[in-house]
Amino acid sequence: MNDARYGLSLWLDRLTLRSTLTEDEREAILALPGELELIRPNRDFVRLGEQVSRACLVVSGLAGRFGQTRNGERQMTALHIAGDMADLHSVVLPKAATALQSVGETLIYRVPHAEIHKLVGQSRTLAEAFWRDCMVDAAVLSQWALVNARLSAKGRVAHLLCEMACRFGKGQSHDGHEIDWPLTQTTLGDTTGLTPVHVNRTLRALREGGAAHITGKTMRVIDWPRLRDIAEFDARYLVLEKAD
Amino acid sequence: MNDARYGLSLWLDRLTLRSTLTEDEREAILALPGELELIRPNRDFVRLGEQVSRACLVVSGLAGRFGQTRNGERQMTALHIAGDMADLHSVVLPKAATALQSVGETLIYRVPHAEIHKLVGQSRTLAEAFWRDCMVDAAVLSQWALVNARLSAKGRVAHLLCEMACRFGKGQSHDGHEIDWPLTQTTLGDTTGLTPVHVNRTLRALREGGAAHITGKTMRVIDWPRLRDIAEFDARYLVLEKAD
DNA sequence: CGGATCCTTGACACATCTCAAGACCTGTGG
DNA sequence: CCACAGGTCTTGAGATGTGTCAAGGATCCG
Repeated sequence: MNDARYGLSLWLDRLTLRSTLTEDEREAILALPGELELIRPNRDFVRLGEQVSRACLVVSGLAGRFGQTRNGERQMTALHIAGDMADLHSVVLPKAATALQSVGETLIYRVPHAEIHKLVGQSRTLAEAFWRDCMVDAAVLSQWALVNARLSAKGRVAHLLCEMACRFGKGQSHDGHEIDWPLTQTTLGDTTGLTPVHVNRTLRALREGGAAHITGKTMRVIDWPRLRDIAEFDARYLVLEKAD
Repeated sequence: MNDARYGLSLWLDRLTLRSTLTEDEREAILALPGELELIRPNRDFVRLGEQVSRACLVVSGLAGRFGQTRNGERQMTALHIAGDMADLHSVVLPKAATALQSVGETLIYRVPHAEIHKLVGQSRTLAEAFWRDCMVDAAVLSQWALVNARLSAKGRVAHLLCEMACRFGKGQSHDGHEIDWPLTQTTLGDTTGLTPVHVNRTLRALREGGAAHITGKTMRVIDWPRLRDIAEFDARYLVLEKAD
């Protein structure tokens, strides 16, 4: 299977996690045309204010959505893993109010808005599935807003670790499980609203408290209940299973 | 004109600001059935985790969407003014991941999801308009995440003043204009992630700096360029005019 | 082997929080 | 009309979590 179709199948999995699609609709998703592009680490590949005409699917790696202050400080407003259509909202709001950067080397697949529009026209179910997926992203952001504004540094970092463990891991128990971790401490800071220096101290505290351990390019949850408690984490906002 | 239809017409104005609708579609919006409910100040009228079956349109007053930490601290993730469908996302995600409270006395109009679903089925343009409006809310939240994480207390408060001035005011020049201000300093703190005490000190600084003045139930922008500068404010994220 | 990037740690500064008390305002019941 | 209660605003003094600045160590890659 080629990379494009593999990426699309990941996205399809994500969509069917939350919406029920017919065979035709699934096929239509998998047949979406587009272009692959390999982005080197820490490159901005969608700029602020740009008029966007294609949506970016993350095939592998990690993409961050961010805003920026006048003096260049960044704040992540989303982290998109493989299978996420990072940019889906640009279909209805093509003027990018927010930019995208790669975190580590990232392979993306750019799908023209026109193609997605075509699907929206053909199937109301798909239209709703796209809308719903965008709203899950918004719910995640809403949770970040809460956590970053109200929890201590330890809570914020722990929360991000919990979230990523849930999104990366496919539902295994978390304890002791190693997962790939492309985030540098600087990126962690951009996400949690902390300085890299303080992220470092906070990670040390989590390590010494026996909650979680980040080494090199992997993250390992040592004590899930403890980490979860520090983060006040409750995975329901991620909507990782279909509602009834 | 009765309150319900008036509220719907405000919402219609909001929608047509960003999407182009036909006469039939406009009429369909204005004909939406529902129930009016007057909410007393500081009441929660949608609770966390609740299974929602009707969306809440704010007819008058102000509604806040918020999340809550374990020890009860609140963080606003949206403030909805008259004409906002505060809850539109609940049509595709009926399990409330976030709660709603009134800020000051608020009149809401509850519209059954089924009715909105019917419109989505009838018109792809409306479906897209709803999706688009939800994405504008998300863009606002994204801006809040940036501001609350990266700006000083003064910047955060100033930013909220700017935003509200733009959303309340219908595009007049801002200087010296008085606008209704139902937000208490506590609510301001819940929104900006500050304690009420520090909000108070920050408002004093803004007043003494000749930027803006809040008295009793009104807010007055004294020096718009200065306020805008303190807040690093750029109204484009609000999408108050149709994109091209 | 050299350079870039990332991580680690320490000492100190400061923005914001916490705690506490009092003033003001508004609606209510006697 | 007054007294009171509850909510809001205001201000002060001191505590603390996180930022800033600075330097050195680790790791990776060409």
